[in-house]
Amino acid sequence: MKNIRVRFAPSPTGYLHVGGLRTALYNYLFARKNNGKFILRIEDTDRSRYVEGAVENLIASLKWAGLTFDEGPDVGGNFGPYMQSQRLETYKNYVNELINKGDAYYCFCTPERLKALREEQEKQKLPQAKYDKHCLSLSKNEIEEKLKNNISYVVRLNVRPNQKIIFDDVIRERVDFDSNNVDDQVLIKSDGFPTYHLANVVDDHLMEISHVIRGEEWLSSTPKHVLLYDAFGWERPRFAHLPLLLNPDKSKLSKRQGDVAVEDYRDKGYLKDALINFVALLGWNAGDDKEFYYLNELVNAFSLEQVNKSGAVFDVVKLNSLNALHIRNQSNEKLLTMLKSEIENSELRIENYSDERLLLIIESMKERVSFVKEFITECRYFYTPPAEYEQKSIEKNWKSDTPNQMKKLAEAFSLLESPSKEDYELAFTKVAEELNVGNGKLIHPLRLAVSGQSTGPGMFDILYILGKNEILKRINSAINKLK
RNA sequence: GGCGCAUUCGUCUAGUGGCUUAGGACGCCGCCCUCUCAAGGCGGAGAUCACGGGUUCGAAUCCCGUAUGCGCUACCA
Repeated sequence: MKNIRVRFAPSPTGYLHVGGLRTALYNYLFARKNNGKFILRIEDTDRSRYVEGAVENLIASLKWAGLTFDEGPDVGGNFGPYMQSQRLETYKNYVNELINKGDAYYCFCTPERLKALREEQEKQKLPQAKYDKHCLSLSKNEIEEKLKNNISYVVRLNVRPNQKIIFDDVIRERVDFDSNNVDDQVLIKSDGFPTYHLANVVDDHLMEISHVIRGEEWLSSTPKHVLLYDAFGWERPRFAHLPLLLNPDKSKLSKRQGDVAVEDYRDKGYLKDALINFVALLGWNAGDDKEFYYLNELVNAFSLEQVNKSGAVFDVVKLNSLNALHIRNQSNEKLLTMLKSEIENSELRIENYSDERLLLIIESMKERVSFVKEFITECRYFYTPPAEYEQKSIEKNWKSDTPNQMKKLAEAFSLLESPSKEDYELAFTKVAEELNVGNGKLIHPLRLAVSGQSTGPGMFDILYILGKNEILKRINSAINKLK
């Protein structure tokens, strides 16, 4: 088998789409699995869609996700340049070859004529709107004349009628088209830039791409690409068209129905491991029940043959659960780093929490959170005293004899000398016995007094983490505030 | 409209002719554990495998048709 070389070829429209991330991931996995090369190529042939900083952003998102490429605009390689806007001469040379062979031709038709043509075809209810090959019949002299007079032109692919265009797709197997349904696609635009169709074929060939792994939206234009490979006499790469990522209403995943940019998910607190894991499973499965993967495990397990054919709804609820799973499997040290940066970005940044303290919070909350920021939002009481108390819990747990009981607890705690978690528990049980009440009777109001909430880690963990002074203060202020 | 692709629980999926009373995960419900909430364990509801025809002793799995959905139909990618 020849060398495996695959590419991710996004156009720089501003950000990395999660669908693009999935495409990039599958390319990456396929390359790594087969000891191949993973190449980034920027398809910036549409000058009207140029966005400042988009390429840098794209690369940053890919790096964040951990998808490193072997060749690309910022890492170089032997097949560059990797920006299509820097390869204009190449495309021009190749298209000239096509013109000489009669597989492409100059077209001087104005946009107005094209528009009129389309409208006319529509009115006649022709099965499909296609260019009418009007300029194909121009004589050599006519063409030279127009060229000399600087008349604006494009170059079109000369599609021969009545041909079967058949190609194999790794995922969809055999696909066939009738050339009568293929339009004489523009190859070079009037601004001298190539269209995607020409540029991707020329580049994939020159960059020795072995497998074209891309979204299903390209399936319909693949016959044009196949025709180009054949016209040049080049070997066709293997094609693999990936199923689309869908909105909940099953339309193609779009901005209108939620976040689509990788950076949005990053900013919302999704772990890269979770996003990668999730997106990998949208359209691929190893054939077993395993659903928890790290990137390196995906490399081993992945195969193009196991990719599904139908689109997959991007379900954030499942992403959330995967994020929680990945947090639970993350080391406390890594979580600490993330929590600290979360604190830096909050109004808590002026406080100074020791790593030991934060580590204890992480340990106690790890199985209760889905996002790193919940190490703060779900347990604010670890950072600041409760500003208010959960009403429902007051009604349920704060009875007329509660203040007295709390006083007793506070007294008992105050006698403890740098207490451990167990010391608190011992002292607590003793008080409960003396008062002749069940543990639960005391624990719930204590929890309320200390945290203001009714949910959270074990009571004695909370006491230990907060420390003696703090809990004594809180018990007292609860007694005052809750009468 | 034309062309193409697809179609298994709400969602992601397993399944490649007999192992399937269609398995798992998320979500939902219940029970256990328990100081609460989670986590964990156990269990439940949830898919006549889009529909209709074939082929076969036997089909979710193969073939044909229909329906539906989606994609493409630009001098955008």
